[in-house]
Amino acid sequence: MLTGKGRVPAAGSVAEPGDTPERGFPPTRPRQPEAGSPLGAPARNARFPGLRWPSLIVGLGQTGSMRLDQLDEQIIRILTREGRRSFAAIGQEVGLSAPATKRRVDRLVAGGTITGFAAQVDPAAMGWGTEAYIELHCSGQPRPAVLTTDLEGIPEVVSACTVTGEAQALLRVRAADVRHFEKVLERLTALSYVSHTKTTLVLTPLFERTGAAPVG
Amino acid sequence: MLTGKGRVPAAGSVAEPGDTPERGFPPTRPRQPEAGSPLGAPARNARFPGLRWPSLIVGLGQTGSMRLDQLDEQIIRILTREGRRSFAAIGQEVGLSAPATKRRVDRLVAGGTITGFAAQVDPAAMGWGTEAYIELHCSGQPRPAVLTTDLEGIPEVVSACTVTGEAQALLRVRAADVRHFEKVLERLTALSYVSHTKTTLVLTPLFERTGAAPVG
DNA sequence: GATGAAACGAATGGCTC
DNA sequence: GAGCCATTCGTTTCATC
Repeated sequence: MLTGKGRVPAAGSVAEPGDTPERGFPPTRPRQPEAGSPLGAPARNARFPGLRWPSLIVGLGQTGSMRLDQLDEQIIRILTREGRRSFAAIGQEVGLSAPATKRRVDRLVAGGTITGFAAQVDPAAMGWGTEAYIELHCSGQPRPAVLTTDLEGIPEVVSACTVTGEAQALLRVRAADVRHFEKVLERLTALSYVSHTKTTLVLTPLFERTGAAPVG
Repeated sequence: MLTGKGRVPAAGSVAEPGDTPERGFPPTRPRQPEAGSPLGAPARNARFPGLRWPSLIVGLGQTGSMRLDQLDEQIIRILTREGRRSFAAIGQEVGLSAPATKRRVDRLVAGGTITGFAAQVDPAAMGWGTEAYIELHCSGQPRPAVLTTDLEGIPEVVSACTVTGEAQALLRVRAADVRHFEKVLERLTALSYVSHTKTTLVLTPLFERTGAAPVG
């Protein structure tokens, strides 16, 4: 299913009509600005200006450093939008055999560049009517590890990060309705280090880009 | 690959150790609170209190109304964390044959509940060093459609929504570095209806939950 | 709707270059 | 690293209940 190139048009290809090469997959590094764009970005790798290939050198990932060449980036771009596409179909597009493509994907997964594969779900269809961002104002500076543990325990908290500014953390929360949302707020303010919160309700979700949503 | 049940432990199973049934997949509707949880939620479907099966009735999705039963929810929960898992393996877990599982997934995709499948990428490994939330303060109230068009044209804008409060929109932005980020800011303030912006820089991303990230 | 059988195609491991 | 080949396994269709 969803594996053949054009068999099931549904899955990953859902949001594709009209895609420009850039859309839906923010550039790995500052790229050439589109024609007429005010966003003038460095032409090449900012860290290794003379470098063309590999275009990216990173020292992250679980198993150590990881080089990404253009084929890797192409593969990632495809998988980012069509996570269930077959290796044969991916390989055909990037000019690789299916086994070679698989080996690269395996390497990307093992190296931590690809952190997983996930189905994207329409929150409204799942019964999530209420979405909000919550600023957590804390007494003192709670350790990130503590925040992670506490907040991950609240399933309605979809994402969380520590931030600059007056608040210590910014949370994204999904709830079924306002009443449900209020319960989440109560649970957050019950945390010992939380002095108060500030909620910004989402009115209209405009869009959400895949390929830039890390897990964990 | 990643299709067999335990063949490639990498992909979707990356973030699974210690998973509780609830973790990583916010409840479809308010569920029974965990033991000792202050989050007391309605026991059943809030909209159809007496209803047990189907547990959810929604009037959304592209092709019309969509019923989700418990098997659907189970399948979605699995695909949300292991987007490349095979139908055979999913079916085995939920007690369905592979063809039956595939039909359900196809129906969920066609109905808009599942909006797509995507690889999750580590932003740091992709060269994204800088992440921020940007409040867009506008003169007047720009129409959501206009905002969507304008903001989708900026690849660094990962997600956007209109919100309550003083700002009109809240954006999540990823950039390679601060210099790159500044270019994005310039591009945003160049929009005719934007009067000013307020940036909140992300210090430490704590976690990001899959299964609640809609596309489009 | 689910099941079971069968044909097809994809994934994967070994081998060679 | 890549491609090729062979095997295993998943997908998909069709007939059937």
